[in-house]
Amino acid sequence: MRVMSAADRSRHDGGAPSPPEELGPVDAVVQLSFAVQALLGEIAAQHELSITQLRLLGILRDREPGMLDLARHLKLEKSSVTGLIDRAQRRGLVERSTAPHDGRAVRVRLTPEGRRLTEQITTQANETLSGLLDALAARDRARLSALAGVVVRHHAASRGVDLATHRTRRG
Amino acid sequence: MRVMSAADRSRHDGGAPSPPEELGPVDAVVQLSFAVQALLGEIAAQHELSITQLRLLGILRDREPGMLDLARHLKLEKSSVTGLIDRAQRRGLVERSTAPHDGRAVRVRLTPEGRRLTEQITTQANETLSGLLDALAARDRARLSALAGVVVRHHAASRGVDLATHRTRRG
DNA sequence: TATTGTTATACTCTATAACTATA
DNA sequence: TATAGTTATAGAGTATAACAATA
Repeated sequence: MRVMSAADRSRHDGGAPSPPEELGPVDAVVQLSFAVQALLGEIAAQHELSITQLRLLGILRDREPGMLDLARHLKLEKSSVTGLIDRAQRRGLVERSTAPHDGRAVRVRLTPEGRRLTEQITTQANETLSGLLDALAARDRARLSALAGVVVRHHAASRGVDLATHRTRRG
Repeated sequence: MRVMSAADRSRHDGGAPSPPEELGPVDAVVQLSFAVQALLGEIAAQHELSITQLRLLGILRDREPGMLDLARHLKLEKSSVTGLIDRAQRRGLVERSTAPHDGRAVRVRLTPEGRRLTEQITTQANETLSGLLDALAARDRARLSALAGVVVRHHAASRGVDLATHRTRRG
């Protein structure tokens, strides 16, 4: 893997990272993940957002979750979500509304401005990441995606048992 | 992609994320990158490190860079690196030494303790991520890695022109 | 003057613990 | 009592701007 990799050991001057030449099975995937995250981070930064805020917008695209729902999705403490929503709200991207039949609960949703930004970023991210995959011929791109999909689904299935529970009935 | 994905639109209750079922070409790769990052983040957290600290250790494994070198590697401002090294040093993982022929410069290197931790985490990360890829048969795993490697190398080559410059002579 | 690094300052992000309000 | 959420507090991580020391 890139972080802890045996590759990329060029010189001792601490110079710039060198283009890796041969990667172990794990390394390549890890490096790819860093490349993807870096690109997403750049896109987010262009809009003065963090990757967490990006994920938040993605979640809110078709949901109006409560704070605890968001904490589950984002794997954050609820108090962290409070701050996250505070800042997004201050920027006019989301709003809190009180839930219908529960005086304690809150619902979070995109504002029109938040929705515009979300759509814009979605488009931009798809373009940028398609560009990344342009290194491959169409057939290989499809293979990569298919294999990545298998890994992701397998991972979700093995981790998401409790999550799947929610889904089992009328999923 | 997962962050901004059209997949994962289950219900409106903001429930747990559902295992994605069909992914666009980009989505699968993005989701895989989030899965990898999450696993790395968990490993880092077990040792009370951030992913940035993990990357730092990886860089120091076979280098003794200066602060500006580290800033370039990590794509951080030099002042951010000062803080990063301060904290790592406070924990006994790295040490600063003065460079031989330049009174301004500093060299950062792992302490013995830092090196032990680095090796331990390297092993652990390789095991964990191998586990992730165990969803695939050996042949498919090799295919995934090869394709990921192509994308990564292509990306490094297209971005790393200035970096490669350092490398061109006596690389 | 240019380069290397640190300091001062401010903000985001995150967690833990204690709290409020409602159920 | 239990649940949904916020507040208080603290620390990591990051950036910008100003600074010190050396080249």
